Amino acid sequence: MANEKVTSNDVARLAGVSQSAVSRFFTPGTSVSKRTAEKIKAAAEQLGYRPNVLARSLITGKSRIIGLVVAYLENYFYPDVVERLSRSLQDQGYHVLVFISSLAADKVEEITQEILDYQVDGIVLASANMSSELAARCHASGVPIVLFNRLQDDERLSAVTSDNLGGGRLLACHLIETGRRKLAYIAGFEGASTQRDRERGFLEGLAEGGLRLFARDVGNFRYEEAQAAARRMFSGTERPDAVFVCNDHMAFAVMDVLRFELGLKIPHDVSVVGFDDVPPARWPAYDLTTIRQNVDDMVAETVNILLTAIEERDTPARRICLDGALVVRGSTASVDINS
Amino acid sequence: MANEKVTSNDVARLAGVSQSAVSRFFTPGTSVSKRTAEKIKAAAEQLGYRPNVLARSLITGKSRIIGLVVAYLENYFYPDVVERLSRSLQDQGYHVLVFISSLAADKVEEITQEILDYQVDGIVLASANMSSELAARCHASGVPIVLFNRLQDDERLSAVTSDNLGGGRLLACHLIETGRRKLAYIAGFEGASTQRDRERGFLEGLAEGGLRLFARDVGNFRYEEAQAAARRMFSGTERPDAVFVCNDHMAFAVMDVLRFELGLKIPHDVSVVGFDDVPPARWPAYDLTTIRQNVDDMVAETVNILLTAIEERDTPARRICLDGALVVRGSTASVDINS
DNA sequence: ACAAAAATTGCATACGTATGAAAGGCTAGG
DNA sequence: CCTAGCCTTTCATACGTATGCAATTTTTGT
Repeated sequence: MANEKVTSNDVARLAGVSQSAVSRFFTPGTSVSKRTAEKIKAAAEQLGYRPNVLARSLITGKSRIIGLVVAYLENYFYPDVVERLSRSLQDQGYHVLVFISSLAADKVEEITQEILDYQVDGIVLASANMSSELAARCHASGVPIVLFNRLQDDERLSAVTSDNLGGGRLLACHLIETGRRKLAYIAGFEGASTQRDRERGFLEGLAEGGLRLFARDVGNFRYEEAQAAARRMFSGTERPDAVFVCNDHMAFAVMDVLRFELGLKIPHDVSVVGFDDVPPARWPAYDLTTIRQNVDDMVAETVNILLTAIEERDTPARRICLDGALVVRGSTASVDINS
Repeated sequence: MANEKVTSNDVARLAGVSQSAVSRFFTPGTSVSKRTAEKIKAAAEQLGYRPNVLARSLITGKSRIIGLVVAYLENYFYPDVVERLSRSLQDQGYHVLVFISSLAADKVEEITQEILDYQVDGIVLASANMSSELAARCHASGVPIVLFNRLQDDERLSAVTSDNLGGGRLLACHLIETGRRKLAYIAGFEGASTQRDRERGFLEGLAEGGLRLFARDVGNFRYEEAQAAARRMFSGTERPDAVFVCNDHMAFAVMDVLRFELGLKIPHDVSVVGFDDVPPARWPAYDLTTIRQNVDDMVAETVNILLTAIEERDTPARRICLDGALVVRGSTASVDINS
């Protein structure tokens, strides 16, 4: 009801000190005498005063806001990222401003402008493509950027990823070791670096085993499109005996089609592997063999890069690539089942 | 590299006009002559100028930031909410600042303080409890609040919910109609209004059908705890023949235990129903009968309440309760299976 | 107890923008 | 051609805080 914005001046007046004293009291790293500190504390509590972050940011040049660009939260991987990233930044006194972008690249440009309008101290780009030109612009504005779970050619951009190449290779080896020979791949969105690298690693693994890719289709990271891809891929007479689906989210769709539409047994008739290790992957209904992305470490590295870049400018860009572990579950055959 | 913050003054100088002119050009609803508008536009583009939202908010008193408090994103329902809410607000020129809260109520207090520090124009509380005292404080600070998917006794708080009572009742009726008699319930977090109302509705539905609750346990909205509850509930010799799990997320856990640990057939041996209709509910692996919460409408109402309250203060609190539809799927038996 | 050094405090200004009031420029009506 | 009225523009100030500088107080060492 009563909309009394209480300012540092009000507190100062009540406490009988100057406004600067109040400001100093609330600014970490500055000193005030014990006596005035107590007077200010009492006055502030009485009035319910808290410093205005926005006004503060105007003068310090730091907003303590991190912009997060995400394209879609449909895939369980990203909510998890949002939660952990947000928690981690909160602990450091920062907060996350969310920007949902379309997959279209032109929208990303518009959105990045909006982000900069908010004077964010840093930007995390997850699941969004960014033109080099735009990257340059952000770089010029002095705002540190971290690409999360994707790579860009631009050397000036920091990035945190899992070892998608190695992961893809691990999966190929695992499938071959368990006796599979007709290996197929269902791709994500072709523009994504994760898609590209996972596929490349998979193909390398195949080549090392002396195999060629048996079939390929595209699911664009969407459940429904992955279903369609699975239908196409398994409708013929010559079926793959194993399929790597570019992420878990799509793998669930593929498994559902194989089991409930085509009546195939997993892993007896066909092995399925995914990537990410989102929570449903370990739920018994799916029990999916996959590569675990270490979200905790990825987030920690992201926060680390951002905060150091914020504190001392002109930090060189860093590229962090974290290992992912193969998690073997029931969706891939052990050898004896195969015999 | 070059960190040139370009201000309205820079633009004014280049365009040969006053700073106020530049400000007016960028403030919708104000008028500038065509001639100067063009000069300003050219200068602004040349310098890459964009108004500083934070500085603007200092003087207008509007930050165009909405604080969103969420406890956990584990349940698919909330990522969906975050995405739609964020999109919807973005379209209106607002943006979402995320605050992850623990389930503990004391943390919510701390977090709400932090929110207010950012001078948000409004707050959406999803999956978080808020003390009345705290609610009063927010109310006093003049910041409109909407409780999303929960209710509070405090009359001054606006809230948007589904008809949890009616939904619970619908489910009871559905289970009874399909021939089930030993109906059980697995509860969410006891402090949540959704939990309370869904259970109450369910019990009312039972009573109307002349039945009493057969068994009850608690899952606290968590996958693992719901698993444990299911194990306890179905370990005895006298088993329920149907169970309503307070939300879909927990229902998946229950289904997984019933099928893969206890070897029960759904719906032949036991029917399972949930609440929310999150995406996996319609995936064939679960194919869960549930109550659909209309997230789109809930979000639309939330945004509507917020924006009207922001525009004209002293808007009375509103409570919106939206109908949820029963979505019948394969996890409940049709009569003939039962015979 | 006194001077010097250190710590604290207040004053004034700046951050980047919006906006009321005043001044200037233009149009139109007689 | 003059003046009343309207549209533009500028001037000045305010938003709430942080901070360099100078003034003042306290502490320290001898």
